[in-house]
Amino acid sequence: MVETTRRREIEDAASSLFHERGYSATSVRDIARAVDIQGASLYAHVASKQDVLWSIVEGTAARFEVAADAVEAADPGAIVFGPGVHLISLVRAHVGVVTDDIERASVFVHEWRALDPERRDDIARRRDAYEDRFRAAIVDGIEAGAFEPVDPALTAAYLLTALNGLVAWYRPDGRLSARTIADAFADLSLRAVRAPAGPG
Amino acid sequence: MVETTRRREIEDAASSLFHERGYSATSVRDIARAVDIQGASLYAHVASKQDVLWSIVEGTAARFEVAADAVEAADPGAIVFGPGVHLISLVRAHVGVVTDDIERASVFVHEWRALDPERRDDIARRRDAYEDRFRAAIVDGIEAGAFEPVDPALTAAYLLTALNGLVAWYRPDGRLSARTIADAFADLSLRAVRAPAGPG
DNA sequence: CCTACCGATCGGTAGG
DNA sequence: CCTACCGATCGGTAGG
Repeated sequence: MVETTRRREIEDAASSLFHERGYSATSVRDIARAVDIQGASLYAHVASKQDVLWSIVEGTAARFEVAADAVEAADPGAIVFGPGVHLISLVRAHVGVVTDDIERASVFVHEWRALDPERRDDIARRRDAYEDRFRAAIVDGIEAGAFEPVDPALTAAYLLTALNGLVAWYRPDGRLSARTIADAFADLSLRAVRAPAGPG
Repeated sequence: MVETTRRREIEDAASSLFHERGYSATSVRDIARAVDIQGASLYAHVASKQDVLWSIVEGTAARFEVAADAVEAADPGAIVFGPGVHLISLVRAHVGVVTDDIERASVFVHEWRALDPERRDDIARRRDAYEDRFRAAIVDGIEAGAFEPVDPALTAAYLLTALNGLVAWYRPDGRLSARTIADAFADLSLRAVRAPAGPG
C-alpha cells in the first residue's frame, strides 16, 4: 500500500519540524516542502494538520503504554527482586521509548498541549494513568521499607520530568549511548528514593 | 512613570498567555485584549511581539543568575558544611525562582526556542553557564568523595530538567507549598548523587 | 491609545 | 498529486 509509505514520510517530516519549531510555528507548507509536494497536495494524504499531530502523539503514547505493559507483565521480578527493580524497569522502559525515536517523543512531551480539547483530554488521562504506574511503584517501595517515605505524586512527577528532559539533548550519534543513559538514569532515579540499607 | 506600569501589565498578560498556549499560538491581538486595548495600540508600548518575549525570557534568566550568585556568595557554606550543602542551595534557589513566578519561569523554560537567532544564542550560552554551576557542584562532590562517581554533565541535565518540570504542575494555591516542594526536591536531588556514608 | 489599513501567510477546498 | 483559489488572520504601520 503506497499510501501508507507516503503517510509515514509525512509524519516523519512533521515530527522533525514539530520537534524543532513546535506545532504552531510549523505550517502545512513547511511539511509539504519537506516531502517535496505542494502544500495543498498534503490534503490528499491527511485530513488536517491536527490529524498529523494526533497520529504522532497518539502513536507515541501507545508506545509508552506498551513498554510499561511489558514491564508489568514481567511483574514476578518485582516480587523476587524487590520494588527497586520494578522502578528501575519502568525507568529503563521509558528511556528506551524516548531514545528509540526522540523526535516523536519530543513532540509527545512538548506539543500535546496543541491538541484540540477532546484529544488533549484523552492524552491527559492516559498520561495520568501512565504516571500512576510510577506512583504505584514508589508506594510499593515505601511500604516494603525499601524506599524513603517520599510524597509519591511529587516524586513521580520529579522522576518523569527528569526522564523526559532527555528529549532536549539526546542525539543518537552523541557522546552518550542510549544504553549508558538508561544505566545512569536508572541509578540516579533509584538512589533518589532508596532508603539506606538497614543493619543486617 | 505610567508607561512602566502599562508595560508591566502587558508582560504579565503575555506571560500568562505564552505559558498557556505558547508564543506562536498567541497573537498580538490576544495580548492586547487581555489588557483591554486594541491590537494596534499595543505598539504604543512595545516594539514587537518578539520584544515582549525577550523581556520575559531575559528578565527570568537574570533572576536565575542572581539567585545562583547569591548562593555562590554564601560560598563558605560549601567549605564548612560540604559540597552537598552547595548543591542543595542551588536546588533551593532554582525552585525558589520557579515558584516565585511560574508563568515567567514556564515561558523561560519552554519558549526561549521561539527567540530570534541572536537572542536565542545569548540565552543558550547563559543557560549553559548556569548549568555549569550545577556541574561544578557535582564535580566538587565527587572529588570530595561525598558523591557517587556520576557523569557530571548528564547528571546536571537530569537534575535541572527535574526541577524545571515544576513549571508544568506547580500552582501557588495547590496542595504542596513552595517550601514543601523545595524541601522534597532538595532531598531527592541530593540522594540521587550522594555516596553512602563510609565506615566511621 | 484609536481607526483604518497594509502585504503576507495561514489552513483548507474545488475541481481536475 | 497539481493549479487556482477561498476567507480569516497574522504582525505591523500611518496618521492622527
